[in-house]
Amino acid sequence: MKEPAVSLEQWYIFKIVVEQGSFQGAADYLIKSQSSISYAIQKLQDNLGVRLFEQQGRRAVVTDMGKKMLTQADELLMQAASIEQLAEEYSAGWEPLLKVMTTQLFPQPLLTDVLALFAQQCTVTSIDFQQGTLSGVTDAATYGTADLIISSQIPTGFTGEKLCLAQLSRFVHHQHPLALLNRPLTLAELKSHAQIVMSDSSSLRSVDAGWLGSQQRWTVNNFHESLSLVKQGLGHATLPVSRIQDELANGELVELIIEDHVRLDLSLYLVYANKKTLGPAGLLFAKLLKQQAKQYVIDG
Amino acid sequence: MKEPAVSLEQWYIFKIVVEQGSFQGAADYLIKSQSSISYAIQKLQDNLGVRLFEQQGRRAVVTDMGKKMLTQADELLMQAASIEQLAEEYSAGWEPLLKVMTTQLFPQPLLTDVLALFAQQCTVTSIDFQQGTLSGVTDAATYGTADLIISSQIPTGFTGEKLCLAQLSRFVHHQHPLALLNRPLTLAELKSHAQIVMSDSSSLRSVDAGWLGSQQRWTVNNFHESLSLVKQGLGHATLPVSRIQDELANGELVELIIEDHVRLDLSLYLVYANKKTLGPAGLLFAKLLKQQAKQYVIDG
DNA sequence: CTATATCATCGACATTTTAGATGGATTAAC
DNA sequence: GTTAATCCATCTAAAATGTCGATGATATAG
Repeated sequence: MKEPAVSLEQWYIFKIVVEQGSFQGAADYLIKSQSSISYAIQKLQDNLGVRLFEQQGRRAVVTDMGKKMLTQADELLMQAASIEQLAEEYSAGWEPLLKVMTTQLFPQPLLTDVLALFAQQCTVTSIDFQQGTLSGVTDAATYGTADLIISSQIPTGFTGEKLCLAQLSRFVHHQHPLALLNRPLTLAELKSHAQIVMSDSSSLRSVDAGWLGSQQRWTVNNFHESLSLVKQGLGHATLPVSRIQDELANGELVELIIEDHVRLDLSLYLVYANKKTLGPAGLLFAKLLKQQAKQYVIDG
Repeated sequence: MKEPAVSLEQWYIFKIVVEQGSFQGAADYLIKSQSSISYAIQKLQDNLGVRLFEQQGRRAVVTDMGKKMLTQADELLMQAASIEQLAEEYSAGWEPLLKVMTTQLFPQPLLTDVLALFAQQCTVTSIDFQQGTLSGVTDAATYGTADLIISSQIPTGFTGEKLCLAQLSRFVHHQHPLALLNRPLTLAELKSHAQIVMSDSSSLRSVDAGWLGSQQRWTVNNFHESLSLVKQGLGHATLPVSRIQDELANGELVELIIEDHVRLDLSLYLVYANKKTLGPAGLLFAKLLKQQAKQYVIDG
């Protein structure tokens, strides 16, 4: 791409001249001398090699070409204004990018609600959204790869606020042998069937939550894989209740009731990687998160 | 909209600096001194109130904000280039607007074919396309409201080239009494039924082609109205065969055969309002028109 | 016909941009 | 570890560019 021959200011003056209907009018509007306008338009036409105005009597009137170019120029100016607007918001402290990391336990609908609300109130900040399991999430805090972290544990040295509960329970496909028994089970019965386990996303540590020591074990590294295997009837898995509402409703999956066990309530915390340097977008996101999470607990 | 604070040149230099990876590199690329680049970026940042580069060691690296603004700036520069491209084509003689007027007898598919081909070869010229009847069309030539005219007659003093034939015939709804007779008719029989006539679009003259002097007469001013009335069984009308192919195929309309009469072949001519001042877009359009019309006659 | 308005053009002046030189800081080479 | 090279900021003088006010030509309104 080569350097533009015509400046934004020239387009701007052109626009004003057309709007005001005369060079003199534009000069008054722009608080410049008429000769300046004349000079600018002259140069604009020279640069373009196109006549934009025609002398009709004592006034200058835009040509057909001028009209067409004006509509284009208008768009150009709008876009220029929009970049400067963007800069203004950055300048006011809004960060260009907010990195958010969550556990896969985090209820999806809550997240989409927050994102929708956020988008309404902040258009300049992109959100880099990542999901990880267990220690991968907490590492994000320590290594600064995220600004906000939603995790079931607060890494040492960080402050966190309780957000909501993630209910976990064990599920199988409705045609799985364990489901067909149709009665409360013992842990021993569970162990005799394959278990699907979400492995840790962090390469540093290795914590596999909920591991029972079943005979057969399938390990996956994200929620969707886990769900997919359970749906194929390959085993039982511990899954967040909030994320399989649909499958429970249509009967595809069934919850396993285990003697003397209830659903596991895991608290999810909002952790700030660095609360002091968090910009307005981060604060807004955190505010919305807390606000919606509260509502969410009541609903679900 | 207020005047842009940042010039295109500043955005351009910004882009080149990022591309080249250094101020010095940009200076070499742009054949300017390094201090000029430094000055330009300095001013850009001042105008925006945003830091675009961060000093890392001895190099300057773009900030997150800088990256985001760069993508916007890129679009801006593209758009600026596109306007200048437009100007270049105008400058090479391509007209911004081509006014074409045609008879309503003109076959629609031929027109759309030509428009499609035209759009491929010329993006800068808009086409102002109008349809009129009879004298309205020829008036367009004399009064200069059109550059190209497609008409069944060549106005005196103008040159025209034969384009194609428009076949006219009489049609009625398939349940119309005249259709139910199912045999060749006489003109007298036609006269005893209502006729739908296309009136003249010109206010100056009044020529109603094909008027038989039927007892009842419906007058409309465009083809679509006429067709609509015929479809409602309100009478018979003279219509261009090429534009009611669908209705004939599905049996909705039927052609009236009249003793000793055949379909009326009307020649359509391409008339130049002013062949000397016609620009390349006009010539291209005319060329495509003639080329496609030739093909069309063979097909239909 | 006269007064007024519009735009082009010209020379003087003001502002902005540029180049070249210098210096500080960092990295690469030896 | 010393030296050389690279990079960017800053300064000043010169060049380029934009601005102003005046003047003139032409067209419109009264």
